[in-house]
Amino acid sequence: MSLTISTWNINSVRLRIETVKRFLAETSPDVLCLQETKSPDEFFPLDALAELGYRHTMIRGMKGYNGVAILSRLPITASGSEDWCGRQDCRHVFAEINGIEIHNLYVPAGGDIPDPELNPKFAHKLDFLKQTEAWFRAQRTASKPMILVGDLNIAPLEHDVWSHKQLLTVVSHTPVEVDLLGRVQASSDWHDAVRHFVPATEKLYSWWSYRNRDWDASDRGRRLDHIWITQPLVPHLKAASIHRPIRGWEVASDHVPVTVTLDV
DNA sequence: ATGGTTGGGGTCCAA
Repeated sequence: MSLTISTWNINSVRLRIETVKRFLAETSPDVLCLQETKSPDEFFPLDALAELGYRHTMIRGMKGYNGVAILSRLPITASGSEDWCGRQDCRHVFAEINGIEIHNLYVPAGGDIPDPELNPKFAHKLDFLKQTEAWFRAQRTASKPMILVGDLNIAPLEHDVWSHKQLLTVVSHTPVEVDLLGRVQASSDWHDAVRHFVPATEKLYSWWSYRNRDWDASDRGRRLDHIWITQPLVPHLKAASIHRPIRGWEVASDHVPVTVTLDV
């Protein structure tokens, strides 16, 4: 049997619930992880998802900003969340499904100025990454079957951005962030499940700004959304994909879903 | 160097 998991920064789940339903109908992953749901839990459209078979949920939202959710067709046997940086800003949940612990993260975007002295949002982003790294080092072992997904708001590789040279000083691709993301990746010996199938020399994006006249033609994308797995799951990797055409759907998010399939 | 667009909540902030 196989396990398919998708991650998607939906940029308001209430505004885009029809888009979510279309994606689930077409792709039918076993688990969908969302970020930037922008919905308090009491207003989350759970009924529409239950109708499609996603009856097991772990959601954590707030008014207006952030918010993460795990929606599953398979039972959730354990769940929880962490508050890195102590802000209660709804950037992490986890759920155990089929004996695999799935972590869903929304890393702070970090503002515009890549200097923690001048920009508190960038300082928050760096602190969040440091605390995430420390948490996995202290609380989990790399031998545990785990999946980490989410909008990590960092494009680590040269070909995860449209122009490595031009983006070296742009928040999401600066060396200090990429270095810290590498430390998070080392914390549980995480393996990039998407680059597993796509050579590092090939351009690969999951996000295109709203601020381009024609996102498809200019193609100035970045790979901000990721799926990582721990080593015990690596031999079980079957496929990975980034759903680029969804960026062109009506009322599109600026991010598209990323999907990985494992045999379990 | 600048500005471009979108969402949410409310006449501006975050991305």
